[in-house]
Amino acid sequence: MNKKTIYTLIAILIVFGIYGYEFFLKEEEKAEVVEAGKDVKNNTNEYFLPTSTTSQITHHEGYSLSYSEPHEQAEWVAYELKKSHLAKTNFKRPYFEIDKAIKTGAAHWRNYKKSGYDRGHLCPAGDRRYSQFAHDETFLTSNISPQRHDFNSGIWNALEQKVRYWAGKYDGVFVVTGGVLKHGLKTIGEENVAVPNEFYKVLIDTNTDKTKMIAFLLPHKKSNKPLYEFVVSVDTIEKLTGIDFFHELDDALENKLEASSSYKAWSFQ
DNA sequence: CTGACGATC
DNA sequence: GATCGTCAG
Repeated sequence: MNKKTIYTLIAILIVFGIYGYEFFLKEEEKAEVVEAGKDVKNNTNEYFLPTSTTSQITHHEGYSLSYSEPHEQAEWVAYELKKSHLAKTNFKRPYFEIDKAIKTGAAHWRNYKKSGYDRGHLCPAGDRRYSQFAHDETFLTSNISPQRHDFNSGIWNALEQKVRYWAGKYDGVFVVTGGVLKHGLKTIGEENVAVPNEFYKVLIDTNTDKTKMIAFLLPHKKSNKPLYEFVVSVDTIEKLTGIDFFHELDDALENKLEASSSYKAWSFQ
């Protein structure tokens, strides 16, 4: 056996060794890694995660969130809605489950029972229909806020459908959404889940030629007004919530885009 | 699409 | 408690 043959054999052993180790990692530790949130970038896009005012960011496969224990709900839920996520599958709605990843304990769905309020999704089930797992994962109590039914099924639903329309038109959007949480809100249930007076949604699109943003601030009530009447600047949402959105962007670009309340770059069809 | 709720085992 | 069917915005 000459030197060349030996080197070749060693190279083959190294390659197979690495592959075998990778394979072992994927099979044995993938679930754990996902659980720890280290794989979140593959599933959402951690580049765009906002800051947390509560220091309790949790990553799921289909979305990330920042949980506010005093309000027993998320202050924001963030996820990427890719064009490829848009699907027409119709999964059966599962039961809501307490999110065990929330260390301080997420609210029980019983708080909403006969409260007069919907369990309103923040990351909509309709945005996660590309797989049964992703769909069912939206039914965690860390992903819901108390919403009036005429709001949830009305203008909020219309906005969620508009987001899906934009995800298709602009090859995906990144979404951050939640209720405006503050002291003194009305609460429901034994755990005192706060009922927000406003809900917001902030979008960024980096998939088309020019990065663009749009933000909505909706009063928590039924409305028949057109959606564009609720457009505000991202700065407005930041001042209201204390959350810093898209802070990883170049400062000049971030400042310019977040100060704008123009919606001319977004098609309202 | 977004949901609640009563009947049933 | 889990499932199924019905109903409503």
